[in-house]
Amino acid sequence: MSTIKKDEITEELIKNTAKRLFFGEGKFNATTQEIADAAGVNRTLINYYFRSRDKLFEIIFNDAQRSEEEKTKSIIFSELPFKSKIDEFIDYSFEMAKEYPYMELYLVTQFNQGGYFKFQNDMDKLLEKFYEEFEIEMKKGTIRKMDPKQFILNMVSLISFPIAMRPLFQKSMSLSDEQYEKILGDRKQIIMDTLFNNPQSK
Amino acid sequence: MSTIKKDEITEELIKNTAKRLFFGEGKFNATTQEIADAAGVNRTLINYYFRSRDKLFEIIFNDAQRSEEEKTKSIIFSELPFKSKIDEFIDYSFEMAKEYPYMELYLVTQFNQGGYFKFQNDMDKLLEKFYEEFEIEMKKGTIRKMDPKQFILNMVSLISFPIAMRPLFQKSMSLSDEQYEKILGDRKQIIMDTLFNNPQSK
DNA sequence: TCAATTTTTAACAATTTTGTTAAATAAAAA
DNA sequence: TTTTTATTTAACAAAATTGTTAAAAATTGA
Repeated sequence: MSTIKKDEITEELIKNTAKRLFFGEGKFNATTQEIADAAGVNRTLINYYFRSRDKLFEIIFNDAQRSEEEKTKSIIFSELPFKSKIDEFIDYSFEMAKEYPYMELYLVTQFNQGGYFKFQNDMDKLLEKFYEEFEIEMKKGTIRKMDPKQFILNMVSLISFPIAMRPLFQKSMSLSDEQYEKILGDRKQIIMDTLFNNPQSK
Repeated sequence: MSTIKKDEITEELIKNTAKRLFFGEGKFNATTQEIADAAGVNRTLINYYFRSRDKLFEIIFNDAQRSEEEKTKSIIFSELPFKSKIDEFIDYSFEMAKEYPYMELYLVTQFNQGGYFKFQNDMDKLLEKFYEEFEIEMKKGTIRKMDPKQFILNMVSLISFPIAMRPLFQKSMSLSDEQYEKILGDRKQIIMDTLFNNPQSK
């Protein structure tokens, strides 16, 4: 008897496929049929395993949110120096975004469609910790004086927007896939330079 | 004989309502019925004036794109100094975003759904002009050395993301409407400071 | 093996959405 | 007024999507 039951891998397969379609390819309106086709299974299996399309949504959303929050927490509450935390966070975000570039977009669009989400907000503690360390850095002069919330907005914007909006940017700037990949590859350094008062770009 | 025909204002009303729903409220899947209701007209009028939902889409998209491009062009090709152009561009973007915060999101989501868009690319000339001026500023030292495309990504990201992703940010940072408005109000200065090597804030 | 259980499939009904058509009503122009 | 145009209403057909149910197929355990 194998430890992996068939239904578990099929269930997992459907979840991963849905994730890929929604968060990875931005197919926010993918039908159950499309999901089933992409997974190579019969459509009714989705109802069999998840009861409804909405339920499937909810599950993969919670999955994604939980793992994201855990990782962020582990970085922020680590013993690394502040700048390294930001460094790590950028790395992680890019890694995540490589697989699921449209996650945030999906959340916002669902939100605007009237969907409600329960964010399990341990976020508050996380932010508080961040604000504390941020104050110190500001006093050291490595960061311009500003509301720490603005810093977070800057950081997340600089990271996520070029990835989430890639189709738009790439097309309107007439760039090839290779060119855009190159740009994204260079971005980490650009973001660090932009966020921190670099010791005079000599 | 009046210069404004009734059908024109109704047609306009439908267009504006659709714009508001799609770009303003992020209701990307608004049905023809919902649009008609929001406009206070009968659903069949949408077909009467625009033949199909897709056609309506196409029209308001082109409208939006054209006016956006014109405005950008007028700023970039103006006689203003570089920094003032950026200043103007930010102002304009915020003004636009106030009415239609989800425009870019809408475009990307449509794009990913398989929609194709013909961008009337005079963009190229515009970008070229921008790159030129950017080089000069970099040599003057008002901007850190970088690929001008990176600068554009930075700028647009810093402007648009906090607006487009507002629901997500506001919720996950537990901010009230007033608090978030305050933050957005402060953002222009933050963005300018972030984009340009400000004369040492020591 | 064979019976029981699990998993998959096919067929169906209900709902939603879109777009069409024809006729009725309202408004504007002549 | 009459005529024309604009708008609404109602009825309908077609398509897409979802979720249910019962039967078929595969698998598991005895």
